[in-house]
Amino acid sequence: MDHKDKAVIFKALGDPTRVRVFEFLRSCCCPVAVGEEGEVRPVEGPTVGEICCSVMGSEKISSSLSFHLKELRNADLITMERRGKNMICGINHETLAGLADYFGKSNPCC
Amino acid sequence: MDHKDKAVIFKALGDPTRVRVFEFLRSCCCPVAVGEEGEVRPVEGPTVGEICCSVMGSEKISSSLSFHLKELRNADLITMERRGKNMICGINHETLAGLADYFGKSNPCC
DNA sequence: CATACATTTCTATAAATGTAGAACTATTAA
DNA sequence: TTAATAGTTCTACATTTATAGAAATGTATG
Repeated sequence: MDHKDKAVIFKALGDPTRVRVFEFLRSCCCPVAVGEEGEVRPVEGPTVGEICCSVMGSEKISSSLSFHLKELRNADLITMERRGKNMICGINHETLAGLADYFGKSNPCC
Repeated sequence: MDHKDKAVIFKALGDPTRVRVFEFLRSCCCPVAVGEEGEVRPVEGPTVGEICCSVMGSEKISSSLSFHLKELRNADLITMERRGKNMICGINHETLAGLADYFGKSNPCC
């Protein structure tokens, strides 16, 4: 990953709305649910509409949110896949781990 | 630190030139030197001119580099202090640690 | 098929960003 | 004090970005 790719990721997080979307997704994409049989399964992420309500506080999905989601997806920070009429969003944990490394482990000393 | 402050930090890293400056500083601000008496002391960071040579490959300091350094400093990612005619640059390790946390530990599960 | 629903793409626009060069400031040296 | 060096700030300009609304797309439903 070169400097330009890294810049794309950071630029994607370089907007307050996108930080809020990112943190919202991170907060609700991790927990696992326990089913009736006691089995553990990942909770399905929110739809674009749900993100819109929670983050933008609006019922109506704006083209603006679509734009921000595209930036985040383009940076591989989030995932999106169609489920019927909706798009289900999630966090890309691999990219997150890469960023933790970038600021943590990859720091030669200190 | 609210969403806007975080966005300022990420936006500061959201440019390829600034990523290169940041990584250059990180690579040369951490090592410690061993003095004649065997004492360990931090190596002094590079001047703006030295960053210019290494990162921009130019002898002449550009206003552009000044601008980028201001962005990084504004985000508390780097430090600068005058030493005679020069400005000595360094990395803000606290901010780095905060970012490692942000992507690592603060992630509730997974 | 027609209609509603969820979301994206297109178009226009205002604001922010990055770059270059000139002028300016601070510090040292002659 | 004058000149040189190291950097910053100012000004102008082209590019990019964020937002809003309208039109288009894909999917389910009557």
